[in-house]
Amino acid sequence: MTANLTTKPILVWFRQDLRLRDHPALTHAVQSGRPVIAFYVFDTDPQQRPMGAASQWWLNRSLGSLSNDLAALGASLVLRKGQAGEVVKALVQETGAEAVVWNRLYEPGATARDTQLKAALKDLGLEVTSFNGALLNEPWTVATGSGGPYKVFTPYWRAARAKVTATSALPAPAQILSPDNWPASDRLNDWGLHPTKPDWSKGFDDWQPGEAGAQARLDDFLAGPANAYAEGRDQPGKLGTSRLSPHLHFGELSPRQVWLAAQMASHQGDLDDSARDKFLAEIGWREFNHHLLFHFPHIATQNFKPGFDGFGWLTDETGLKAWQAGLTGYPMVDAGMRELWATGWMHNRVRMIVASFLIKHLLIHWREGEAWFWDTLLDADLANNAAGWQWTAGTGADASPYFRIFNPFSQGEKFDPKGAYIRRWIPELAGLPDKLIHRPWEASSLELRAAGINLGATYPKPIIDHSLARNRALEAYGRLKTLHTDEVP
DNA sequence: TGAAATGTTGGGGCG
DNA sequence: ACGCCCCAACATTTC
Repeated sequence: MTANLTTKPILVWFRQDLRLRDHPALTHAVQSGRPVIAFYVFDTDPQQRPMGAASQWWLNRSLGSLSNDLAALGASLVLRKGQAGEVVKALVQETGAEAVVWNRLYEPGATARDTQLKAALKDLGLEVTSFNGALLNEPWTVATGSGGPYKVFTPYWRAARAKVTATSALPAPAQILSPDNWPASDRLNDWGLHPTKPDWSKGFDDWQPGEAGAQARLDDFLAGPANAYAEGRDQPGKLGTSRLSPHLHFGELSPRQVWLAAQMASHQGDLDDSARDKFLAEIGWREFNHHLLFHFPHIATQNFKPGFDGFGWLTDETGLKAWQAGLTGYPMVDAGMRELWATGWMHNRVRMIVASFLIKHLLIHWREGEAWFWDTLLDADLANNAAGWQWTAGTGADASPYFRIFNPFSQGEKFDPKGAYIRRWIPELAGLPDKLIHRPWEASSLELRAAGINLGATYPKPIIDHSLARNRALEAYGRLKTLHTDEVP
């Protein structure tokens, strides 16, 4: 379908909303009756944090998928690379567009850029409208009784979930009016987002980026693992979680769609109410993290609690490398780090364990862990990543108390009692019996030999003794507490 | 969404 | 039958 020559186009800027369904900006554009030009900008603005390598892999596939879905409606996805604000202005010039729409982001760099851009475009006489496509509740719509932002999850979520009123999601457009002329587009392959030399993404094949893959995963989850979510979600050896995080980060699915699908499943009797609520609480954590990042933008890089600024984090390049490589000698930690490297994802229970280990056993700054996750996670998300790390470090809002130090082998025994997760990711330990697989250093030389293990050679000895590390962390955090209270009159 | 140390209780072995 | 000890199991406190 082509447009009336006299109608000027409307630009739809796709960002972290790579879908056609429940896309308020796209729906608005289609309903405006104008020809629609959809575009994506690979941002090279030095002010913005560059996307990590794993995320770029996902982006590549997701853009391909979105592009195909648009093509099926006779539309295109225009691809551009450059400083996002400048690219948008250039596209307005080239196309003679009279309107621009997008769905909002909540990260400090993005909000600043969008605010400026919106003002600049309005000055040029354009109609610019932004929408909520990424959250159940936008950060400024949820406030405590005294009017401030929440800093504790439980009361936040109690208030926020009561405000969710969605009863339906927007359908994908049935048709999209095209402009007479399409602006030039880069070729996706020329962006070089897929890794080569070497291609380390072979283990990513279980993922299906794009809207169809996101929908399929949601449906499969609600029909299966969701029903045993309370127990299943904590067992990394099983597929007990939704694994929707990368789909949600890239907006191939909206949290509203997830919310509605879960409600629907429980209304139809396919999903227990308590399982539903436990699952939706995880969507709640995502909401809470975005709420925090919006109201306290410094948490992306700085301690939420400034009292921790004087903490004596260690510089331990060797420890950091061992952690990254999955060679700490603690099977649960190493399995998690290897799962991350191989698949671009890590089970949530294990994320807490590896984070606790880096911060509290090795006393390495949470920022180092945050940066590694940013580069290697397919679901890397500024709000979730920073808030998650600060939660573990105890520096965040509603954070884990300083004395909560995970014991990697007792966590393993509790949540992976059969060692399924360890055997999958650390095959060199597979021959150990269940009761030793989380603590190979306690195996006798006979047991090690029977399992084909040469501790210190085929698998490392623990890089630090657990009990020693625990006491060292308690002492370090305790010192900080003393220091801190001394400052208070 | 913790772990470890310390305290308490009660059953059973034993003189 | 009784008191004593041991210790597992559970509860509470502390970090």
